[in-house]
Order: sequence, then C-alpha cells, then structure tokens
Amino acid sequence: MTAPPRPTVRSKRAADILAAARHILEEEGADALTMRRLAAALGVQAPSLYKHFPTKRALEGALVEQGMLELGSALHGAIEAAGRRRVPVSRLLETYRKAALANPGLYRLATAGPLVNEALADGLEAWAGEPFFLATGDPWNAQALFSFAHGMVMLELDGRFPPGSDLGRTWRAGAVAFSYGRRA
Amino acid sequence: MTAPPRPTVRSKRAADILAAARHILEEEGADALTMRRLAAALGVQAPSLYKHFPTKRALEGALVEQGMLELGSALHGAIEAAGRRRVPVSRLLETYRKAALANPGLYRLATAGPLVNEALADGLEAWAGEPFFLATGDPWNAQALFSFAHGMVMLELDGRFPPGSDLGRTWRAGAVAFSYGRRA
DNA sequence: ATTATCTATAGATCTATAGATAATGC
DNA sequence: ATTATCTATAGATCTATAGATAATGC
Repeated sequence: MTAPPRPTVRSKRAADILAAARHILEEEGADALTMRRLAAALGVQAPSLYKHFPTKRALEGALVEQGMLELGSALHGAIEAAGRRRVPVSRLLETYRKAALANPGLYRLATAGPLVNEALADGLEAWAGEPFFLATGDPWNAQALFSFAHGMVMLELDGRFPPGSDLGRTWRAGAVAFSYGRRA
Repeated sequence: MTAPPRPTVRSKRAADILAAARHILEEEGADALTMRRLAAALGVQAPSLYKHFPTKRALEGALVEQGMLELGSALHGAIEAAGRRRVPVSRLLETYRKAALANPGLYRLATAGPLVNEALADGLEAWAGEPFFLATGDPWNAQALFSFAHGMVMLELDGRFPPGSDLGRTWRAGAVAFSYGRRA
C-alpha cells in the first residue's frame, strides 16, 4: 500500500479561501465559482485573492488536491477496514458513491474535464485509484471498475437516469458483475 | 424494438449552421462554440443566426438530437447485425466506443452535463439506451453496462488514464464482467 | 517592515435585441 | 412580399495587473 500523499501546507487565509470556494462550488456550481463571486463571499475585493493564489487555475488545482485526497482517503479506509482480506467490490463501490455524492461539485472538478494540475494529479490519482486494484487484483479490471463507478456518479449527478430508476440496484448489478467468480 | 425517432426537419440553412457548429465543436471544443465564432465560420454576423435558432440553447439542443440519433443508430445497428441472437456485450461496447470517439465533442455535449432539452432527450435517450437492455436482459445490468461505457469514454476523452494503459484490454475486462454467465 | 486589501482599470468576451438595408421568391 | 443579413449597441461578465493605502507583526 502506497503512503498517502501529504496535503500542501497553506496559510490560514488560503485555507479559508479554499473553504469558501468549496462552499460556492457545492451550493451554486462550478460556473458560479469566479474570483469576484469568491471575493464577495469573503467580504473582500477580487484582486485581494491574487495575493494568496496567483491564478484561478492555481486555486482550482488546490481544490482538486483536496478532492482527490478526501476521495482517496475514503477508499483506502474501506481497504483498511477489510484488514488482511480482500475488500468486497460492493463495499468499495458503496464507499465511492457515498464519498463522491457527499461533495458533488468537488468530485466533478477533480475527476471530470481536463486535468487542472498535471504534476500534482499524477501521483495523487495513482494513490486514489489504488484501492480499485486491491479490490480486483489486476489493472484492467481495476480501471474498468473505476470507469463504472465514475460513470454511475456522473450520470447520477447529471440526472441522466430515468425517473423511476432503482440506482442502488444498478450499483449492486455492477458490483456483482465485477465480482465474477467470487463474492460480491 | 422501438421505432427510431425521426429527426427534426430543418431548412438547408439551419442544417448548414449545425454542420458548421459541429465542426467547431470537434475541432476547437465546446468553449469555442459561441454564436460569434459560429457566425464567423459561416462568413456572417452573429445576429443573423438568431433568424434560424432563437437561442444558443436551441442550437445546442439540435446538436444533442443529432448526437443521440447517431449514437443510437450505431447501437441499434449492432443489435440488428446479431439477428435473432442476443448481441454479445463485447460487440455492443466496441460499437459504443467507436461511435463516441468518432465525434467526441458531440458525444460530450449530448451525454455529459445537464440536459439541454429535456422533452426531446426523454424518448430519444430511452431509444438510444435500449440496446443495453437488449444485450443484458435486465434494466439494472443495462444501466450498469451503460455507466461503464460512459465512464470509459469520458475518462478516455479527458485523458485520465495513466499513459501506458491498454484501454482495449480494459474495455474487454468490462465486457467479460458484464457477460457473467455467458459468452462475452 | 511586511503583508493584505483597496481603487481603478485594461482588455477580452458573451448573448441577444432593435431597426435599417439588402437579397430572394412569387 | 418575405426572408436574411447588416450595423449598432445594450447589458453582463470575467481574469488579472498597477500602484496607493490600510492593517498587522516585530
């Protein structure tokens, strides 16, 4: 098991700015997250933010780091809870779904669209994705299972499933499929 | 098998505008698709477009319709090619991947983010998704398989898989998983 | 002293409407 | 006659920089 990457150390003020940014992201969506809107939420003028983050991308990159760390921590937590036994795919998926839907805006920012910060995301993504490998036993099933989970979350967030859908059952169907040959 | 929805009939000019919009979408991405940029590509001023599409959303809705129809046609084609036998999951997925990656910009517009045109997409989405039901035999595995395919395409388009990935093998791993109990 | 914030502003865009003018179809 | 297009423009935004002023830490 890879060691968890350590979060970037930030000043109190920078941390507060990120917290406010997350709040806007979750309450009003990614489009609402502008330097002006963020500054207003902090009771400050927009240019002031540039003393703490050089560009908007840098601020977004910091949010991505948080999102990845939190998601990865949740998944690794599920692995550890299983002890020496292999974590059931169903449990990993439940953890994934719960963690992603707990912070939809952050999840989207961190996992959808082009990478915000390539260098950062590299090691972080590998670490966050490791539990899928540990649950499936090979890299191809790991990627496939991750794709299933990501697809489910995105479609769920985008409201793309028909109204009467029993998504819990759909998640379980995926868990069963990827548990082929062993317990779900 | 549901009958394929008929495409909206449009004037030659409206069809040309949509073709130009698709070109921009594929070559320069969704952000580049503005009424101004589109008008420029057609050698015209932006306000002229409003005689053919009342709003930008309406234009995007028309593109979504095209995308859904084309993707759905490809999938239904795979179903028909299998004749009376159930189409193998692997063939359906290959078709999906090929169709989606042939027009990445349109695929994104049509399947990711909030619905552009609710009323339209409703019946169209159901029809386009039907092949997943026909390939799996039940609605939950159908949704789960669709989620896997969508997740794969999105992650592939966003460049989220590590450099050395053998995505063909990952797609096949998914096909095998969802063929649990029968041939892939 | 140093850091944070402010005002002012450059420089880019966007979508969409109003009303005038040019092009086209009967 | 009717439709398409043009010019002109309203009305909103955005990110980011420069330089002055206020607040804070030693």
